[in-house]
Amino acid sequence: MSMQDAASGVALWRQVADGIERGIADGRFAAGERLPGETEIAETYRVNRHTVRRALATLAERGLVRAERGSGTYVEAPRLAYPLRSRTRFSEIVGAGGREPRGQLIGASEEPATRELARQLGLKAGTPLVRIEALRLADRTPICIGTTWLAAERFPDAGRVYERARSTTKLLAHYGVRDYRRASTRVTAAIVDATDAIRLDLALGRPVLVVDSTDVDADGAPLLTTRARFAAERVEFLVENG
Amino acid sequence: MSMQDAASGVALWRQVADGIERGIADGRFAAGERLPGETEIAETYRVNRHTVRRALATLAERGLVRAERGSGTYVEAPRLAYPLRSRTRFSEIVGAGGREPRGQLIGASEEPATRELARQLGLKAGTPLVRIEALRLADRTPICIGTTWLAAERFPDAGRVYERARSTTKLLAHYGVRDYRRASTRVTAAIVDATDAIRLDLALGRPVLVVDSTDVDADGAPLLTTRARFAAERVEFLVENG
DNA sequence: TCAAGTTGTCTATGTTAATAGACAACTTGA
DNA sequence: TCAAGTTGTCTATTAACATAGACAACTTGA
Repeated sequence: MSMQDAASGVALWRQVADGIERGIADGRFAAGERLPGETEIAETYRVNRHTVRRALATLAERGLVRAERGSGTYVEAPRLAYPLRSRTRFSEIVGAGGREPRGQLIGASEEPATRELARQLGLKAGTPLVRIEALRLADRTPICIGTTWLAAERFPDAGRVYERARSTTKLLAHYGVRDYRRASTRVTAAIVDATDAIRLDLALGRPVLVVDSTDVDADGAPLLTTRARFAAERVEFLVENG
Repeated sequence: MSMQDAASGVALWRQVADGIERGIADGRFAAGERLPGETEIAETYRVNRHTVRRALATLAERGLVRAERGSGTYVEAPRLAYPLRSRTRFSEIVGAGGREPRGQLIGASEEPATRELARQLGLKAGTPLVRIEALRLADRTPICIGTTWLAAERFPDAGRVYERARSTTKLLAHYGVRDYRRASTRVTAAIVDATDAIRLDLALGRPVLVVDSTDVDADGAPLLTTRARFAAERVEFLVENG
């Protein structure tokens, strides 16, 4: 780093890469379009051309752009529209975008409910819960990692069931839950942590949307609560206003 | 950087600082509590004590923690609950949290509507718009920066009006709009850009929640559209599910 | 009072980030 | 065909990051 870097702890090449990525995300650089030349980018960011090259190299590695020698660097990507409503189903949302939804079990375990989890599920603290960690993809692109907690008594062996079903909707159906809906949703953002970064195929330091939600059955009784981390650069939440 | 840094473009001290901040944000370190010692933190992050010291120094500078020589380092902070519903008023939300809402005009200008803005406001592309850039605070803490567009014909001089009113609700009231509601809300996250970072008093590389919203009057006619950037570490959105 | 544990400060050294300049290899349009 | 503009690769130098070790200054509880 140097000069104009106000000791941010973020390398210049990374700032440039983020800037270009933002440009792609918000449409200033459309898919298929040619980016400005390396020299021009270097000028706009007031940075050395080598620094720009490093930024572009990381974007190319992540498949966001593609460099063509002698010609220029071209854009590759879009973003998944993800409505947050009462009826929220990952598979339906992804399917609606013409993409293939997939779920992949990372791990399942049993653990007692903390005070917070118990409150959300309407149980007593210490009640045994099943904790399921799952990765969700659209085609082959990782979208989010969700940690889900369910009461172990009502949903015994939920981990193994999810492994086969690969879908929350199907998991619940297996236990006779025909319908369910979103009771509460909290959204904030954070920086991806190291393990999530690997599974989401996300560079360290990228933002994630953190969604805490609780689903209830038709009678309003809590079924499960989830903390999901979405790769911010791949989704856009749509909030429905009633 | 070195060793365990997988060329992330984010300095180790910054990663440690983010980790601790996350710990504070999600309650692992409660306000007033003492953090683990510098040596212990260094061990958990597998990093030199000097690197931890740098991380703590930046957190201290931002007022998140306070170091006491010979004793330890202590936590200072909380987070604003921000409901996203049909009736969304910054002033009411902040006031409900027992804090003083403030608005501060950054700048106002006129510009023609892009296709996208025109669509959201139900106007023709090229229609003159007033663009207002404003910073919103709770007590003295910057919460978000919002860029708002309104039709120049219906809201002439809106910039100057906002400057005096310091509130969107009051601005609309000035033009005879008694009631309005949120018609659409889209949420995603990004990394703060350099200019926003300064105004939000946010370190470079921190995440922001980006909210695109459109407000309509009682008859459903679009009044204004806004793109707001919230300091993610200072707010938590609550999504109401109807 | 004192020992153990804490933050604060100093020196030293190797690694990575960023700049600078030059030129090769290639594409495109005049 | 050729000139202008592009990406790719090399060498060299300076600033920032990170590690290592030692010790001072201070707080706390036994």
